[in-house]
Amino acid sequence: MGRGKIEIKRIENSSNRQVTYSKRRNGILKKAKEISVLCDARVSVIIFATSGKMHEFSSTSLVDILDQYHKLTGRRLWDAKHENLDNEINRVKKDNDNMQIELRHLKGEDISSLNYRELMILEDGLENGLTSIRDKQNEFMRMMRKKTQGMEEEQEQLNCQLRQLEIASMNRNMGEIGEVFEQTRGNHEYQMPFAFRVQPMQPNLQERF
Amino acid sequence: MGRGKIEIKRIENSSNRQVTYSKRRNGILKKAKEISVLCDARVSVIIFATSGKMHEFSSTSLVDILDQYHKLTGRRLWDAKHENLDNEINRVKKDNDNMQIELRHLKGEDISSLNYRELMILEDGLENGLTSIRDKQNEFMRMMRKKTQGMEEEQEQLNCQLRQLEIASMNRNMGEIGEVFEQTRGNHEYQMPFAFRVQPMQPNLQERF
DNA sequence: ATCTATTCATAATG
DNA sequence: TCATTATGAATAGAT
Repeated sequence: MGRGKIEIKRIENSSNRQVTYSKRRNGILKKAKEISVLCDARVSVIIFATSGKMHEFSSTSLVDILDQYHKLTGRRLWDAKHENLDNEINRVKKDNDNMQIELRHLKGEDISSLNYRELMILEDGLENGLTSIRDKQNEFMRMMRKKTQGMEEEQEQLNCQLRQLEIASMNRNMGEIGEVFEQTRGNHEYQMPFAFRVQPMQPNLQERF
Repeated sequence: MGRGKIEIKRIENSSNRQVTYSKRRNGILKKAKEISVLCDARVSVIIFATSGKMHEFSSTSLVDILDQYHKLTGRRLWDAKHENLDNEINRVKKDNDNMQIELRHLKGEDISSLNYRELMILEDGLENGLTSIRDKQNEFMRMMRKKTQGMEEEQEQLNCQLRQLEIASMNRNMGEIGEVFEQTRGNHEYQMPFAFRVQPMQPNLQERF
């Protein structure tokens, strides 16, 4: 395609080579762009001239393309660190899968494949778990009961004090019966505490239940 | 270049797209080869079809080209990838930790930090698991009982046959009482089957228990 | 796949 | 390097 056919071999004339290079390079990059759009293909083209200058086209991130290349060919383009990371991921994912299976088994899911012996082991495990948890619950109960008891005692004390106050103030009123005029002099704001609102001593207790 | 001009946008007709893809792909790979020869350029072309199939051309080892790419651009192609892998590892490890905690809780371990509500949820989960597993075990039991029953019937039949054989042979012996001389002539190897060893009909049954 | 009418890329040239 | 142009190559659509 041009004024004459050319043989596909190194162009010896350096300036011709240079010109042809830039023309064809542009051609390839254009075609690469086109195929990626027309056929939504992922394309990566990297070209180095002998001079060392580089031109490239990537339809998507070059990293992604190389990643896909790596997956498909298995050919190693990555360094050792990469492989280590890959291995670690695989290892951790395997752990993950195993735990997931164990969890499902403990929840009674996917147990069709288990034999009787395995079911027994599972059952034992679950029973042990239940025992521990119920022990813990009982401990909670005991604690709560103790606290409630403490609160009741406190309340009892408060009630006692209240009654004593009432008695004291009644006595005072009886004694003041002859001093009515003094009473009118001031102290109107003073009011007899006939009722208390008892506050809980552990205001955050309910958060733990 | 073709029977008509086409607009550079995704070809919607899938079969046309497929055909155009393979034609243009070959075109690009050919051009890449040509420029590498004509202008001795280093070229790498990697193309993925949407199907995932890959085609490539590298004038020299792809690793070398990427190495040169790396030197020239200073862009570390791998760093981004490394970071992605690191992130994935962390994510998976976090999953792992959570599952480990859940497993330990289900086994009744490390439950000191749980509140009463959480303990109740755990308990419910364990009870559900136990229920499922015991259901499964009962199913096994029923299956086993059925098989055992089958075996007992078979054994009963065998016993029946045995008794009949005994009776038959006794009758034969009674009839032969007047032919003692004939008896001595031969048949010494014949022995009365007084005992059978009964083989289990499902020899692999015990493996499942 | 193969064919062919067209469009496109580009070698040669200025 | 840029523009022009003749020519061969690539390819879109049809078979």
